[in-house]
Amino acid sequence: MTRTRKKILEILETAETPLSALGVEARTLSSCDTATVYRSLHYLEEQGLADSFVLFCREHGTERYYVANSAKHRHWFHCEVCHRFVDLGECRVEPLLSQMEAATGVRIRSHTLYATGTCADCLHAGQQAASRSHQEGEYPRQGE
Amino acid sequence: MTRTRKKILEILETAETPLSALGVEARTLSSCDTATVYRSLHYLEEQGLADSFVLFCREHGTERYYVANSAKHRHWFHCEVCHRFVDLGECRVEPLLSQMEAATGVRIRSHTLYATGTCADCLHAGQQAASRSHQEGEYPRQGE
DNA sequence: TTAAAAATGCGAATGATTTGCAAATATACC
DNA sequence: GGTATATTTGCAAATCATTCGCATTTTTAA
Ligand SMILES: [Mn+2]
Ligand SMILES: [Mn+2]
Ligand SMILES: [Zn+2]
Ligand SMILES: [Zn+2]
Repeated sequence: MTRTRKKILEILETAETPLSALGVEARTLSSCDTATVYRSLHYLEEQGLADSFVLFCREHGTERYYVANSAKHRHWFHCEVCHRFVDLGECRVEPLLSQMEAATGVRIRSHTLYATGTCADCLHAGQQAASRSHQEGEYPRQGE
Repeated sequence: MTRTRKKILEILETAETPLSALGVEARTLSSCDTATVYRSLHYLEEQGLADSFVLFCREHGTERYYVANSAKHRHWFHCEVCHRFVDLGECRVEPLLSQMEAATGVRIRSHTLYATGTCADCLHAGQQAASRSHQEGEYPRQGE
């Protein structure tokens, strides 16, 4: 595995949340070209070292997010106000999916599950400050 | 509601599977402009008459798919070989999501769940004909 | 019917992602 | 090591779904 790919894998492994390709590029301090970041992410996913899912949100449009495959497979929540990801814990839909497989005859290779809404912080802030950050169009750029 | 929007809603309501914007446009027999189709789909979704999710697949890249909101909320399987959608039945993850809400303090407004893999037909065909259709690059264009 | 508001068509942006190609780097073999 | 071959990378140009601007047409309200 090349130096570049190792670095990108490490970025995913140390990230606390899913990262977009541009989020990854930012974390390389732009030492890698955008095309290389995309190609490396594809490589890592092919090798089974990373997973990805596409998510749509008003603020960021449609983007693909990547996570390292080192930890157990988990699912994520995306806050529509502050645009941060919240960990929803390890996957618990496998049993359901197995039932669906049995009922329909399909062979499931992978699944995508995520939820969106308002995170705990934003719910709380919203009570007092009527979503200040959203109106000001200012919010932390986590989950880039 | 305008004539155009009614027609598009009807297309979604009579579709057996999720449709992409271009799939919808094709079913209007291109009587509506692409931009209008997108704007109408946004409108229908805002009104709660339609739902959508983004799905990535090798063959079609990243696309957003729409379903009418008239029937009960369900989940879908996308075949990586023939690219057809298979109905996985009514949503059964609500209880899990409620638990996640309680555990994390987030307020879930919507969720996305779908699975990908090989459908029953393609599994069967694969046994004899080593995925003939895939190698020939020829497959039914359902789920456009 | 008429005026004002909202929706549509068409063509030109957008923005994430991909691709071609030459230069740089890694791998295989001596 | 040193060299030949296979891969990967950077940069710039191309894709492709989706969005936007604006003039024209349709809807809605009066
Ligand atoms: Mn977001
Ligand atoms: Mn497909
Ligand atoms: Zn939040
Ligand atoms: Zn199939």
